[in-house]
Amino acid sequence: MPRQPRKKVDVAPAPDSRGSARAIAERAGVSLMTVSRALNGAEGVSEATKKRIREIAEEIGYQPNSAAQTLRRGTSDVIAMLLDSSMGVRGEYHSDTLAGFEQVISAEGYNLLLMVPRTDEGIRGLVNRLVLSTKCQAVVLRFDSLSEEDLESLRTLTAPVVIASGMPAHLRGKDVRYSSAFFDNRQGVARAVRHLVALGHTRIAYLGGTPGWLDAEEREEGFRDEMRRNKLTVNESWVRACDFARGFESGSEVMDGVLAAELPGPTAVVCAADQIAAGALACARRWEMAVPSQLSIVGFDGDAWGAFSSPPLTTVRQDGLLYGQTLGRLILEEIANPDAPGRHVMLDTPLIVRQSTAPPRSDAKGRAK
Amino acid sequence: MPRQPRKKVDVAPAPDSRGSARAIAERAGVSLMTVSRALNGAEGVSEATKKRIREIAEEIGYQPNSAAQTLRRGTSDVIAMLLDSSMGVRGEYHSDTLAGFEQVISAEGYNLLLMVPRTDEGIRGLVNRLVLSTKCQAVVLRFDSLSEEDLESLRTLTAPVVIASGMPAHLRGKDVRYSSAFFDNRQGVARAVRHLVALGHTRIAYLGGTPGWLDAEEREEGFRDEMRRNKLTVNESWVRACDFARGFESGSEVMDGVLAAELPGPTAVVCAADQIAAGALACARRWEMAVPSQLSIVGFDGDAWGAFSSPPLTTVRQDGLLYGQTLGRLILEEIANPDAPGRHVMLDTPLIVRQSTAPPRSDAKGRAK
DNA sequence: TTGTAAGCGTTATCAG
DNA sequence: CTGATAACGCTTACAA
Repeated sequence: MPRQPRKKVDVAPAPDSRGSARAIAERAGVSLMTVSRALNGAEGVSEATKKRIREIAEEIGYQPNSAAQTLRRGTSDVIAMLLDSSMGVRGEYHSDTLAGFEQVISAEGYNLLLMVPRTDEGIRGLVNRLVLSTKCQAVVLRFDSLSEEDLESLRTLTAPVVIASGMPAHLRGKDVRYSSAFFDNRQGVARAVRHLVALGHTRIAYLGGTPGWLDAEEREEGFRDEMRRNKLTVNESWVRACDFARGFESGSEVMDGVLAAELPGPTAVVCAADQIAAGALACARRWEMAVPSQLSIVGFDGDAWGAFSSPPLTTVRQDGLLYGQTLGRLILEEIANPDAPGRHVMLDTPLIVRQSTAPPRSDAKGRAK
Repeated sequence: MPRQPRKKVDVAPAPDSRGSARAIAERAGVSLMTVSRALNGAEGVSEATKKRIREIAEEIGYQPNSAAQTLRRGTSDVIAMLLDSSMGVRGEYHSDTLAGFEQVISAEGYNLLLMVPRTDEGIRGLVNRLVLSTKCQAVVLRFDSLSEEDLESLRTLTAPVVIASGMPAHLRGKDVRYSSAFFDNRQGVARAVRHLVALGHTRIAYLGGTPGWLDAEEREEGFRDEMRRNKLTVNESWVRACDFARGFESGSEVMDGVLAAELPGPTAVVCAADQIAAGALACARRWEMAVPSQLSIVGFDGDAWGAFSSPPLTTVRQDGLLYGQTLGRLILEEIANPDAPGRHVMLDTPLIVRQSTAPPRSDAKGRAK
């Protein structure tokens, strides 16, 4: 007896043809193509059939299989965001950035794929794998610092890339193939210094961020430059690095070291992050130094809590939401116009003056002991 | 002259066969299937060919096209997280949750698709569309509140679902088809109340969250229950709702109203969020009431800044990172075992006692003015 | 205006 | 152990 012809040659993976475009075609008595055209709003389909097809689609709750679309079209509606694991999504500023970004790209119909790669693979390989495998339309890179090699290696990439990070000085003006957005770190810190100078401070300390991070380096440069511009000497024992990841603790510890250095101590301190400033504040309390009368403190970030700390914190604002939106717009531009030269957007860092800064005490005593 | 046979019948979408499995097959002189088997670690391929194929794959930087895999396999390696737009990703707690979740699922090789739907479509339709279109393996729903209908409608869904939200009382013990994780809101607030009672407070106010949010409702219930349990009367003019979205401002405004009510005023206030507590703190400062000596304040969330506010805030801790990790584990369990009954994990909400709470002043004056 | 055929890159099935 | 073939659901090119 001859083998019966199998009805299903292939035990398909959950043959969801219940909701396929073909199902619609059969119901409507038209070809598959007509359905595709009707649903994609292509021309060449009579209004009548178009309407009928749409109704049926609605009725059976048709939803195109995006894997099939991606496979066929060679590209998807996904935009990926790669986050350095040391940066991550945690904290107010980062989450604001994420929110702003999502908001902008989803308004254009894109979906957000969020990744925190944990390999020690190079950026280039990472992005390449991602693009190859997901066929995502674009990638945003959110890293604390990128080497020149990393950036150079991105030139041959097929997908648009936006860098969310300051631009290394040595790449200024080079013909890079990506766009980027970053805050004016130098100017922000410079504003803080000018503010303190205007209040009459001359002995100013600086608590920096994680060594090696671009933001940290730019802020410190901003501090040194502005001090020089004001003809103030930088006391090296008052310039110390902290750790962004544990801002409060490290700010508190490091500030201890600064206050323990020679007398007279500083009358003001500029911090590379609000959390670090909070640590400095706690430290000042331990030393029983009044803020701002005995010690002025300036932060960096503009975290919401700074408005209700005690005293409310004078700080340099970095608007995370705006940043995310800017990244979103840049990536959409890159997608729309991949061959245009990259745009590099520098965002403003205004100083928010609150109550943690004041003129130094006239007796210049500096600190109790 | 007969038309020349076209070499390319189809102008394929960027025919990236350069990096396809077929390219490897040709190079290795084996069939496509052998490549597929070798790369997927399937048995039935000699070690020798397996090795050779892997080397070639490595060499040409082969990366499987995940759209093709998804299409063929009928499922993808994506887990989607749906966020209510009113909740969003902003703020420390939410971003911690996201970080914890990403961490757990990416360790198992899943990718995170983050969506903030902005339609007024029902949950059910939303999830359905998402699953149908992306073939994602599972969905996490992060909404402030879900109606019974919403939850009921999820029963017929094909993909595992985890709800990140308290479980409505009316669904307790019902046979639901999803898992969930939530904090013990009632117990958390009860701890706060007990702490205040132990200190000697009897006149306790309550600043709640956004009306309608499940978390807000549970916390208020917890407050009322624990007051009753301690035989304390709840003064209705001291129980007021605030707005989670603008915690600081609304906390500050609403506290004004409480303090403006009849004398003697409250000696303590429990707040449904740290931000609200911060607002209350600012308000107390305006009224020149010392915290904690004239007014004790308890928050809810355990935001990091609470440790260095002035005074440091006594609060009920909700560990966002742990929460995210828990959600991740639940979803992985659901994927591994879709038919198991849903698990419902309640996380602890410990009280962190700091310096914003103290015994009430013995003169029971309550407030100056 | 509509239909036919082919193929995107992968994997399951069955035959060698 | 290996290979040929069909199919996942969709869209492009071309023919009718």
